[in-house]
Amino acid sequence: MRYSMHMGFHDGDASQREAGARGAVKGRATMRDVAKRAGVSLKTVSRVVNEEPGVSAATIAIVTAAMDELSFQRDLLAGSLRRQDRRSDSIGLIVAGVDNPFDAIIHRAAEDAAAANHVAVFAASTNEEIERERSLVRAFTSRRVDGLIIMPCGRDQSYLEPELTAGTPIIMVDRPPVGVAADCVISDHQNAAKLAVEHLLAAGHTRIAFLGDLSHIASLQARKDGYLEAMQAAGVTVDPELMAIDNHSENAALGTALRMISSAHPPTAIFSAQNRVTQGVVRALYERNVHKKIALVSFDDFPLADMLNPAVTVVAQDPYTIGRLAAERVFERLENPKLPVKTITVPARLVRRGSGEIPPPADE
Amino acid sequence: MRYSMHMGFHDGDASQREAGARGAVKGRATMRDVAKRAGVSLKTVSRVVNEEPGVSAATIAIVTAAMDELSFQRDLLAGSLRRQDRRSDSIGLIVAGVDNPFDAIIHRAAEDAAAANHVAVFAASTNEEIERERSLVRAFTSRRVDGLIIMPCGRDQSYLEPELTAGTPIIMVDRPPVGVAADCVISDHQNAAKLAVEHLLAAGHTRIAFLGDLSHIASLQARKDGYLEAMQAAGVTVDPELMAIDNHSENAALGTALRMISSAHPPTAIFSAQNRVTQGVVRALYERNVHKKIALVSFDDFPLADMLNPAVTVVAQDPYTIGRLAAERVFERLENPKLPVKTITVPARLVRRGSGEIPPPADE
DNA sequence: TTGAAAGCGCTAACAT
DNA sequence: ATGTTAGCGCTTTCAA
Repeated sequence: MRYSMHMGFHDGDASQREAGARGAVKGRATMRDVAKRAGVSLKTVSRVVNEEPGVSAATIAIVTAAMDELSFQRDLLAGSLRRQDRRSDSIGLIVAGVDNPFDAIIHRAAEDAAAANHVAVFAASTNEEIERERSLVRAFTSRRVDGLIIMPCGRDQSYLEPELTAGTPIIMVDRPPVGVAADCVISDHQNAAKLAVEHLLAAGHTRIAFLGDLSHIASLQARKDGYLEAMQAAGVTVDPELMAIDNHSENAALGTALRMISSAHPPTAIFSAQNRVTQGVVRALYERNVHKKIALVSFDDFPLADMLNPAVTVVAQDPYTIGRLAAERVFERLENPKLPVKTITVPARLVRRGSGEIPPPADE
Repeated sequence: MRYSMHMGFHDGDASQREAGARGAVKGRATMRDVAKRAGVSLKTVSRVVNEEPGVSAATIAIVTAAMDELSFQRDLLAGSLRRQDRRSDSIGLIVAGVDNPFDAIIHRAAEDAAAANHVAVFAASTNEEIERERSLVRAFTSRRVDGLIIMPCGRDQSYLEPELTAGTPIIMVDRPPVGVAADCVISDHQNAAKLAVEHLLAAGHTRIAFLGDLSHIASLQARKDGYLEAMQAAGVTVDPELMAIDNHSENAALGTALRMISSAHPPTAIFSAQNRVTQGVVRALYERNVHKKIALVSFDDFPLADMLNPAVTVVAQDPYTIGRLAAERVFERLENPKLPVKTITVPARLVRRGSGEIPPPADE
């Protein structure tokens, strides 16, 4: 019923005639429509809408009434086209997956910071696909977002150079950019990973497995380096059998962990370098009933980690702070485009919960 | 360094002079810039950009080269302003919290469906605040989104009438709209809740507690109705002490559950009507060490529910399908605005995992 | 205090 | 195969 009623405006002959005269049978009222109805000029309506000074109270009342009658809503897109600063009052957020809890918290933080600036957030997922990262950047910049927050998955972000030159603030999160100088908000992956592995080493473990996700992600490399650094510093030789990367899914990690656990020389501890990977490892440990025998430390916290048995010891990052700082940096850079490029490190901390405190077997 | 280089274009005298002539020291190349550089008309550039037929291969090559040299990127916002259909190729998604796992999966599904249509997604969170819901709708419609997917939190969505009249497709998810006729994609909350409670009743429970989140959310009401219906049908009188709604956070639910468990007449089973509430209940059960004594069924699945001890029996909804169908409905309605309003029900199913199969104590 | 005219970057309609 | 003109809904500039 509603959809067959094609007159876009509320009742009232005048507005219907106007709409008809413009050939439109449906659509939204414009400032011109409001101006005509209120008997004032377009510019006066603009002044009222933008709350500019120099309009008499009486005129404001007339214009406001006309706006209400026509359900007028200003078109921000059209406005930004002509506006001096050309701001669209929108930013783009590109993460690995908007449904990953870590990414989702970054998203929420960015949204909160953006909302405080009357800015809307486009959000999208790369799915860790390099081509998708590029096409999402194109999709957002061609919509003239005022800034971009990117969790880069590719090996090279030099393709962003023209955007940077055009003045679009671009802030990387969670992973440093490669091939381009851009702001970055990030955990200290390498040191945090080192911390985790040192914790296991201190308990006497030497057969510490490393399970990572995709090798082309910079943060995974940093976490691996932290693992290797800690092992080397402790004088422990790394068994290549205990290093497995490119676990592209929870299921892949599950399979890898099962294989390691069942091998001739299983690890006595596992360092899992990503939240999805951890969930696969946890499943494997339970499936083989060794969850109380093999130690586990996870990079990245996850919901209910503390309710498992044993509760999972993690290196907890602070995604909300990461997202907030990234968004705030966008707005800072919008204010002052000449700011020097900066990397902001957000602390991660070891949260001891039990799984990381399981000692190695006595007969080792 | 890069930011002090104000010439918007790549090097090359011509383009710099052009930019200077237009008074711009910074910014992006426009079709006019490309046309000038390629020595063709604006319209020809437009034809190349839009891959319209009727341009010679030689001209295409010249124009393409000019575009590359100027790092031209078409402005979709400006284009949509003049285009016949006035599409912005964007949609808005409004959920309770983009960082809630359920909402995040809906988001991901909507994004996937939108991407297939070259449409970008604005996403935002109401935080269950009614005023925020309205202001987000305004924020998105004033950016001329082509459609809106809303998880309504208010008691009344009649304020959407002008948007509907203007022809914007609006699809509700998870909760039916109130006060307005709009498409809706939803689980059958009442029957699914009834199913859960019947499951507990069948095991012999009669003291079944109901813990819900915010009472002004329509789906919570439906879940409560399902609970009451099942209890009544079984001839079981509901103890008002065992019904607690308005648990606005995980912590609130934790407190409520602790109180019930410690009361003179504790429940033998708990039906928790929302995922965040469930997590509070789980913590309470563990804290009082009754997680193997008091049965629990949760409305809504959550990550690792199957790894807890006992694993949590849930009524699992299908948020990905909900989000996908909602987005698809937006595009259907964009194709054919006269479609009748429709409610799509997505099945939810009981997943038995252990916590819901704990029998009542023998001495009851 | 108010208004007229120009124009943002693009697409549409109509030339040539 | 290519170009010209108008105009989307707004902001800006300048005038009254």
